[in-house]
Amino acid sequence: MATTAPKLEARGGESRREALLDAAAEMFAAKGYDGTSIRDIAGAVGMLPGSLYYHFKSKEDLLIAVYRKGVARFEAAIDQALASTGADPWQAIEAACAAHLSILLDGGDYARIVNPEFVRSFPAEMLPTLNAERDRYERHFEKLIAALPLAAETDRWLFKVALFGSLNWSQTWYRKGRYTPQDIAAAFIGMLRKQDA
Amino acid sequence: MATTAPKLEARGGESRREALLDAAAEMFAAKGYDGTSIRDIAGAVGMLPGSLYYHFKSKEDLLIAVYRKGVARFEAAIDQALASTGADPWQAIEAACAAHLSILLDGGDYARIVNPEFVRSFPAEMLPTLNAERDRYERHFEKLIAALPLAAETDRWLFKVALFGSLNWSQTWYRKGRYTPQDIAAAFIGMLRKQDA
DNA sequence: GAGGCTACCAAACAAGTGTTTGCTATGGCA
DNA sequence: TGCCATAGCAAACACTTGTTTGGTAGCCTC
Repeated sequence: MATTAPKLEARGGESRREALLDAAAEMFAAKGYDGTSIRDIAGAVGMLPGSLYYHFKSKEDLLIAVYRKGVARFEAAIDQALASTGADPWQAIEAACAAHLSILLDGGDYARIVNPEFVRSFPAEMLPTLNAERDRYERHFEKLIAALPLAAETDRWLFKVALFGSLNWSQTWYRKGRYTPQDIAAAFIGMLRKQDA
Repeated sequence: MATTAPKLEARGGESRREALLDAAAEMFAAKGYDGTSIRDIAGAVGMLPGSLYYHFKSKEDLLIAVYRKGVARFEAAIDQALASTGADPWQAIEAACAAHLSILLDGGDYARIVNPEFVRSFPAEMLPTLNAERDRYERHFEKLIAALPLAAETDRWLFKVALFGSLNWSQTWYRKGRYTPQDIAAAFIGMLRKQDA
């Protein structure tokens, strides 16, 4: 009965925009950007196609919003993982990998949008915008790798892309049950960690 | 002046079909399956859209033909690489990886189609057909990995997906010049090869 | 030189696309 | 009570899509 309550969302409000984002993420992940129509997305939340344009000014605009939310999830997960990790660099990167995998594999539909190979199907003119978001995220890993006591001849750039490849590829084969994200992270880091280091 | 020459391809013949395949591979790789129209492909070889249906009975049919050709290139490359390699299992898998990368990175547009993350954008009903082709190819690598003297605790399945991930991810970052496929293969295998094995 | 096959053109079809426009019911605020 | 922003409906617009259909020039064979 509070009279000062911000009474927005009477019949919809901000939550409707969120519902559209969720529906878009789900359908983009399932059928791709081109394979999903404005009518599909609007219909999923019981809305007519034209009404969606009250919340987003274009289909691309909607995609960018979904993508941003996806990247934000990854960043939040790794921030949290690193906050509760000791100083050992191998332990730190394993924790970061586990966090990355847990979002990638069990993080819902938003996470699937962020995959660069997925992004390739988007309109070309928006690639710079999207890639900038992702590059910033990858820099977290570059820092972690810089701190590793690797053999002198190891190329740290190739180390990074090798690790990232292994991690992101897991989207291709992962099925719930057999391995946990932690299992996979531990195994991958274990393989890359020379016994004598 | 040979009178017995197989005079096909007078105005087109089999070479026209091949030209369509090339154009389709190029445009699928560049703009995706949905992003490429029949009109684009036909136009690229100076043909009207309807005429394409003389050579292929549908757009999906065309895609399958391109995909098959892509897989065949990978198989031919690794067959050849393994034929000229000694018995050392590490050397063998490094050669296979280098062959895989050379096709993936410098093998033209056909190779890009084979990427599973790319395939995800295709019509769902054709995935079984395409995946069967690819699984057969991956089995070559499983055999090579089975022969490796890995540490007892190493999960060879995870080893395979880690390696495949690193290899295929290179499509995302590779630019001509800095590294050769052989460089990358050697570096990746070097990282995965424990010093004491 | 008549028939038939190859390879293609020309034109349309039905369906689906992203987007725009004009309008309207609802609730909060002065 | 009147006003105004919110949130959405209803209907269309202009365009692109994969595909089909009927026709036809050129070559090969008999």
